[in-house]
Amino acid sequence: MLALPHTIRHALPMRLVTWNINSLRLRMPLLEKLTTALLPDVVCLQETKVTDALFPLESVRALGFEHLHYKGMKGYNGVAILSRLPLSPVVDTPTWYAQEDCRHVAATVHAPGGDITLHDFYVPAGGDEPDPETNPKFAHKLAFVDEATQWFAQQKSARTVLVGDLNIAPLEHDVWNHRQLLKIVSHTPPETQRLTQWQQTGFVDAMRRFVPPTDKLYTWWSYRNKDWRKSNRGRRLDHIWVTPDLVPELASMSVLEEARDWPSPSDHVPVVMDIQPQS
DNA sequence: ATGGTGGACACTCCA
Repeated sequence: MLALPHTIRHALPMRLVTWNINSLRLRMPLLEKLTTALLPDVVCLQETKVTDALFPLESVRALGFEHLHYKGMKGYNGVAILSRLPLSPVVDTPTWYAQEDCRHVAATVHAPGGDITLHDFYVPAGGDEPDPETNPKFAHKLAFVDEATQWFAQQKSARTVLVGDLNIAPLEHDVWNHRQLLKIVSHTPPETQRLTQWQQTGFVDAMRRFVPPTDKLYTWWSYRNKDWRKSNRGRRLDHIWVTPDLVPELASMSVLEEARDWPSPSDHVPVVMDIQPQS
């Protein structure tokens, strides 16, 4: 038998992925590709577009995710937490905007380094016209973020991670052209100010701990550009926020841009975060 | 200036 060095064994990092997959059933092969390549411990999906009754349970379990918490509806929206680590679903979450449209699930992940509470969000996209008076989708988006802000302001959050497609690119370099996108839904001041308020209820922008705000950082490229990489008109719509107590545990982050070139890709790419418990 | 692409579902919604 090998002699182990007389040191405290370090807990392995927890690898977390967030990804707007834009139809789970259509892109099961891509979820398998992601899982094989990266061996994530926890995957948070948005836009699963599948009812709970039709959720591809056995295929997801076969990838090693035995612990699941998901909420879906027919055709639209839908969120899912897939985990190799045990989960305790959080059940007392609000019904946002007085309608259950499957945009939020939460669970406690029983990770080796300690429990982590995880929130998975899909914020309404908000339509085209950035005017809440004329565009009910934009009004919904603003109200959703306001409600989330109020709810998290009342929570005492520790060891909490909030991820998802928040459909807002808050910083100047979260979009390919700041001045041009100030009038485009996802980067208008009413949205970016609200997202900042929400974040300030107790979270840190974990992705920007790894890439300074002066550098461009995108997670989404429209299907409508012929050559997404050449035009590179991206936006950072997907986010990972953590409570300050987890900042020392943030070990690495990557945006899996190559996934935008996978066969029949989502228009969003996965964001990967390794969380390394302190020894 | 406007339409460009893609998914779901059932002919039109949503992103």
